[in-house]
Amino acid sequence: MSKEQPAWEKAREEFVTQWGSLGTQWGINRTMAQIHALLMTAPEPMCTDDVMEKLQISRGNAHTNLKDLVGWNLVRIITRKGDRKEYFEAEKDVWKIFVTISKERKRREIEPAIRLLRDCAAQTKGETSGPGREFNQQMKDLDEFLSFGMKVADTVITMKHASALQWAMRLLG
Amino acid sequence: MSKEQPAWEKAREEFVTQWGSLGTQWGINRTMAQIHALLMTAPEPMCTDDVMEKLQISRGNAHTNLKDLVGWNLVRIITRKGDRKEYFEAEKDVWKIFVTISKERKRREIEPAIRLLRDCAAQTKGETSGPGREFNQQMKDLDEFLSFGMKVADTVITMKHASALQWAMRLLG
DNA sequence: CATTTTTTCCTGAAAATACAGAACAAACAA
DNA sequence: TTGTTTGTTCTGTATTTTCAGGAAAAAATG
Repeated sequence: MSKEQPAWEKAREEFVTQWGSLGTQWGINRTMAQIHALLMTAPEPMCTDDVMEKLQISRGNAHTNLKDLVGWNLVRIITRKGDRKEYFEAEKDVWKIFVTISKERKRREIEPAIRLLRDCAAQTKGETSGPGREFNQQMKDLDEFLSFGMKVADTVITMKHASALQWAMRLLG
Repeated sequence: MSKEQPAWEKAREEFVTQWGSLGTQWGINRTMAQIHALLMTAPEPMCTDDVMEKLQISRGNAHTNLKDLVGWNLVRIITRKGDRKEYFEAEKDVWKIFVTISKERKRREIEPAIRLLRDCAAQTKGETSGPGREFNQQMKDLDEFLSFGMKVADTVITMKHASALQWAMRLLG
């Protein structure tokens, strides 16, 4: 492939490919995870062609996943004066990455679950005994737990990194 | 299909199918999520044939996913005297479910990521300036964040539910 | 306007995953 | 032993997801 690579690029390539594999294990598409890893470790914003070349993927694939990452707020678009291309830059601050991912997962994964639980609880509000009552209680328990957890999460992710750190230290100490 | 259904079974069926769909969104196989939902709302432990019939799935599929759930420690096997069948019962306590899932995800998803980050950091330990240095720092930042987060998580998941609740209330209040 | 560059969408192929159904194995009964 | 019940694994098929490559659209330039 490419000759004359700086030493750190070797490690970077391992990071990118391996992060991609890990991604698939947590339900994220491999290419998206790889692009994210690539951008997180990019000294400069990269354009679509850069990404295509580095990962050896098609334009369509690169484009879709870049835009998906933008949709996740993990990547932003940079435009340069006198250059019509779009460049992409990933958030590198770990705390901000954490907050962004938490918010998105809450919105996409937890809130629909809570809606379902509430719906099922409402449908069985009348049950006063037996299995129906237990079902209703189980729905309410799950709802309460998730809702409370979300409140806690909201509190944490609206904190500044330093405050969160301080708070966590107190828990550990 | 089945005639004469208790009212709550209607809600239960919605819960099971919808929980299955949600499952696929967070990277869990639909059948596994459905079986989990079914068992979480089962008044009695169920055997493989019960699950097959309720979900209209094959024996192989039911069996594999039941055993996977057992592997996740979310479901346990019950045997009854004078009955060779295995029955399956899901943990219903939300706090215990949370603790179990957290432990497994930590082991399967976070720890491999930390190993990768440390490896990549070690490979670039020598970099003292420029992009190499930044890459090394990024790996260390991510490692530090995840490792610290895991410590916090460990502390929380080894707490009793009541203690965790009290602690969370203090954060919110 | 036409031309070029860049972005977006679409189609079909390939790969990965999930699944049914059957084959197989083990445990027990008669 | 043989048959029966339950549990496990395997094989092929169907579904879903991912992706390349090209067409189409949009935007910028002259």
